[in-house]
Amino acid sequence: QKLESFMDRNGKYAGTVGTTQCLPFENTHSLDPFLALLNSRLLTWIFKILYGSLTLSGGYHSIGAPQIESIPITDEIFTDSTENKYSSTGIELGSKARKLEELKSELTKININFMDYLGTYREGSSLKEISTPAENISESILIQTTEEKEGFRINMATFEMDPESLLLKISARYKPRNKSEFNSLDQWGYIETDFIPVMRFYVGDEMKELIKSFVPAAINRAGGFADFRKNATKTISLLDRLKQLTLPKLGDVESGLEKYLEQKEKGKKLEEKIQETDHQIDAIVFVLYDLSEDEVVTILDSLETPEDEKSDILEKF
DNA sequence: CGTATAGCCATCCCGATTTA
DNA sequence: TAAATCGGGATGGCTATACG
Repeated sequence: QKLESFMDRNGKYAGTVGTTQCLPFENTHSLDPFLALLNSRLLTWIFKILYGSLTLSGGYHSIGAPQIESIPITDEIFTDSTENKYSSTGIELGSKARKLEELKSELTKININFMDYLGTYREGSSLKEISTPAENISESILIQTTEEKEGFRINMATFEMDPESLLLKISARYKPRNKSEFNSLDQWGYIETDFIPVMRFYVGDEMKELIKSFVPAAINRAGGFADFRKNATKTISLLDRLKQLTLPKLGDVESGLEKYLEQKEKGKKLEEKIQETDHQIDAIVFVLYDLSEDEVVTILDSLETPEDEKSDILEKF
């Protein structure tokens, strides 16, 4: 309906982009405002409605001139008197698009692969030696083996912090025997568990940071790295595997860890700025196209926008 | 669209280690 | 002591994704 309303108001779409005959611009004009528009959530959604697809990968869709031309471009990004100039909103969109490009290019320069910061080191303590078992771990499925769970393996680690201790939680994967009971099997027939508390560490701050960085990296690498494998066997449970995971000696990796955390923090801040700018653009575009809050919510839901991002965009709207 | 590639999984092999 | 299990590498299939 909204798409039709754009057409009704003007007899056709307010403007289109994509070919020289449609663009009232000299080549010297910046196309940044269009970059902002085309990457906005609203136009992504319109593309979805027009062409029934959000993904260009896989080889079945591509954007060519005909598709670009069919996307409605509001004339609000131009000044009233002449179409050859951007309005102040148009200029604002353009500068935000440029900023976004710069932030993204900065982000690609940051290496946040912890392995690259480790260097060579001597082995330190195993997780078993420095942890206490989480509550009820003996009743959790993590003590099971491939006798009970086919293809049983560790999937991912996450952490919870409180003032004294660090809690390690693990999610696992396995192939359920009774597949019909589960509706969310992946392409290999695996089901994923929730995060289950495994062990608690009462150690110094630096050690906590090492554990938080090293354990996920080790789980990612696996294959015998750090005396760790992620698959259970008929006699070795996932808990046994984790107990054996061996950390580096803190002293040997201290400076690498510090550099890594620095870069990670830098990356996090960049990502926040990127998201902030992205959401600002989205909000401006929604206003430009004269959408109501209800319509914005509908569109964001249709694009499966995460709740926190949704509320941030609405706040800016 | 066709092609290249990364990531994940399964399977096989064979020596080493553990279990019955 | 024989059988079972494990470790660790190699190979290969499959899907999703990147790219032109």
